[in-house]
Parts: sequence; structure tokens; C-alpha cells
Amino acid sequence: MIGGAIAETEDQPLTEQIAGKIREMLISGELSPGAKLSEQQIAGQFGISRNTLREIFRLLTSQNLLVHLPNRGVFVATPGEAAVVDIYRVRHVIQKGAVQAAVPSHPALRRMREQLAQTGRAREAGDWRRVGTINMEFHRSMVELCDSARLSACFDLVLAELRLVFAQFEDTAHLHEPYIALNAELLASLEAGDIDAASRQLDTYLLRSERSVLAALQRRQVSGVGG
Amino acid sequence: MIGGAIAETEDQPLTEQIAGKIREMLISGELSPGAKLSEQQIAGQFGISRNTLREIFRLLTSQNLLVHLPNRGVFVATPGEAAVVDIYRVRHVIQKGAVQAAVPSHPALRRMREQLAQTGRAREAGDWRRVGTINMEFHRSMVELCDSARLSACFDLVLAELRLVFAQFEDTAHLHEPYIALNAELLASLEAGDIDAASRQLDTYLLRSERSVLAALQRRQVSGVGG
DNA sequence: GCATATTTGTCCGTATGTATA
DNA sequence: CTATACATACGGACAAATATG
Repeated sequence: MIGGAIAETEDQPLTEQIAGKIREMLISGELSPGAKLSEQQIAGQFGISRNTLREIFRLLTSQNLLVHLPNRGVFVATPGEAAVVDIYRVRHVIQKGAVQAAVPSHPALRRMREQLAQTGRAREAGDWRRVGTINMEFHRSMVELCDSARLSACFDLVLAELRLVFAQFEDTAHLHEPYIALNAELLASLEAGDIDAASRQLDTYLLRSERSVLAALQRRQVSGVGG
Repeated sequence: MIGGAIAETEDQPLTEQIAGKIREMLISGELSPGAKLSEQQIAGQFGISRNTLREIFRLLTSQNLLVHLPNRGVFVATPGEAAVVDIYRVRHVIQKGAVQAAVPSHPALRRMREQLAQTGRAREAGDWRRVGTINMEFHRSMVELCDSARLSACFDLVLAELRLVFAQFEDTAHLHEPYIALNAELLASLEAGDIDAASRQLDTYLLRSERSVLAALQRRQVSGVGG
């Protein structure tokens, strides 16, 4: 019995299944940034062949989640300060375009309203990991105001990378808590069709968020990795 | 002697080499949009194994140049009108961000000035394929005003796709010729630090360019593929 | 600095399921 | 409906590069 290790898990290709699992492990912090991913070990761990795993590595590398060093292997990406600065530049440009394209009747706004409510409930429950996840989905929905699949895909990449940054911290509460209120104001402006106000509020949000993420990164480097 | 087919071609990994070659064939139109890429045939053509080729296919698929249909194989992407509309939305958002971030002393502006001159020379020489290539590099340089590697990478993807659109046409002269003058005006505004004028000129450029590409696509569908 | 062990890069052959003629 | 072709996935092999003692 050769290929029968996993058979009853939907009709999705095996590569997609495992790629999704590894992606989950990456953004959940289960695989520490900088860690080397041995082909033999990971392949054995998931019960797949090295060839199949290498295809998966290529996928995740193209999504900036893994780094490929020729003849040395693949490693979990370690987004540092430079990456954070770059990521927030991307966010600034794309999300600025999103608020500029916003129309009050756009379905993405309804989704954002829902996600905002979910964020509030998660905060009350003290589930900060969930707060972070929903917060990112909130901003993802915002980008959908552009009605561009490619722009959303690009944004998804940087959000996944940003999660990799957050995965380096233990306490992420202070990285999300202060910004729920800002999100609420921003959404209200969008719903009211006040583009200028929304644009200013977005600037405020991104500036503060970037600063706190950078500060957290620097704290981490001083106090030790501890992962 | 097993892996010694290609040895004296730099120290670049084989996958990167072949991926580059196939990418060249795609954007040059050598591989027609919609064509099926058989693993066996392509692998034999380049003298590589199917395993290696599959890794390459994953790479090019993640760059929107190939389309992967599970259990059916990979095909050259056929960007249609919907893709063009989407691509120009991306261009609008990103390039708008670029002109907004422009400062007259930025080195990218010098590169754009050079490329504009090259475009003029290529036009005089009647080399329209080169005009198109340099024109795209001109806009690529513009995006570098953002100083964001990720934004540039995202932009590269849509430009590569756009080349796939152009690859469906035989005559691309009228798709580039009228816009050299617009590029010159836009660059002059950027060099003068007149963001507002540059922003308006960018809108004009993108609107007209998108319209002419869409029109060419529709003409193609009427008159037949002819590949 | 060198010999050795490990790992990557790439190949081949083969079995199995899915799509198409 | 059967048969063929092909994509998917497996395992094993070996050279070259890298890491290790």
C-alpha cells in the first residue's frame, strides 16, 4: 500500500492540504521564525515524500513565508524591522486606495461591520489571538473595496507575513486593543461616505500600529528570543 | 553521468534557470495563451526530470503566468478582459501611491529619464517590441518611488501578466506609440515636484491605455486568434 | 585545514487515480 | 464503457554542496 496514507480527506490535492497545514503552523507560531525546515524530517512528520514536500516549499517560499537558501535548505522567514517598514508601506498604498474607492453601499462594508462586532466579543472574552485574527480580516475586507482579486491577493501576502511578525511575540494584547476604537471610527466614516476623514483615520491607524509593532520587535531583541 | 546536461551556466539553481527560460517564452509569446504544457513533453524538451519541472510549474503558477487545473495539468494563462480590468485597478492604486510618494531627488526618477530616452530611440528604430519592454520598465521604475520591495514585486506580477495579454496581439505599435508623450509629461511633473499634475496625468495614461488594450482584445476575438 | 557525515538538488522508475478519446 | 493518456505521489539513487568533528 503506497499512496494510501491519507485518502479520506476531501478531494483536495495533497500538496494543498499539507501546504495549508504548514501555513497554519507558521502563522500560529508553532514553527519559530528562523527555524530550519529539514526536508527529511518534515516529510516524515507528514508522511509525504520529499518530492511532494519540495513543491510545497516552493509554494510557501513564493508567499514570503519561507526563505530558500540554495544548497542550504528552507527556513521560516524572520521578518525584522526592515520587513515591517516595507509591509506598512504596502499597507499604506493599498489601503489608501481602498478608502478612496469606497462607496457606502459596498458589501465589504457590511462584512467589516460584522467583523468589528466579532472583535469586540473576542476582546471581552480575553481571546487576544482571535482579536488579532479578526482584526486582520477586517482590514482584508477593507481592501476588497477595490474590487481587485490581485490587489487582495497581494495584501493577503503581507498580512501573512505580518502574522509571522506577531508570532515572535508572546503578548499581543497591546498590539490590538488600542486600535479597535480606531477601526470603529474609520468604518463609520466609510459608511458615511466621508473619504477624507477615513483617509486621515487610516493614516493615524497605520502610523500608530507600525510604531507599536516596531517597538515590540525591538523589545524582543533586547529581552531575548525565548522561543 | 546523470545531472550533467547543463553545467557551465553560472551557479544558479537549475529550477531558476529553466523557470526563467519558460518565463521568457511566455512573455515573448512563444507559448500561446491557453496552450497546455505537458509535463512529459516540456521536461523532455529541456532535458530535466518531471519532478524538477513540477517545482517550476508551482513557481510560475504562483506568478499568475500559468494556470493549474487539478488532475488536468497546467496551461498558459489566458488573461481576458476581466483580468485586464483587474490589472489596471492594481496599477491605478499602486502607481497613484508612487506619484504621491515622489520626491524630485529620488534615483528612480533618473532611471525613468534614461528609459524614456531609450524608448525614443527604440521607436525611431521601429523596434516596437523593445518600446513595449522599456515602457514597462519605465513604469516599474515609477513604482520604485515607493521604496517598497514588496510593492515592486506585486507590480512585477501584474506587468508580467500584462505582457501575456500583449503576447496575444501581433501588432502592438499602436498600444505604445501614443503614450510615450504622456510618459514624458508625467515624468516632467514628477521631476518638478508637481504631484497633483502628475496624478492627473497618470489617470489619463492609465485610462487611455486600458481602453486601447481592451479594444485590442475585443478585435482579436472577432478576427480570430491566428497563433 | 582536512576527512567525514549530512543534506540538498536532481534524476529515474513505478503505482494509482482521474480525465478524455 | 473501455482504453489510453496523463497528473499525482511514492520510493530509491547519486553527485555536489554544506555542515561537522
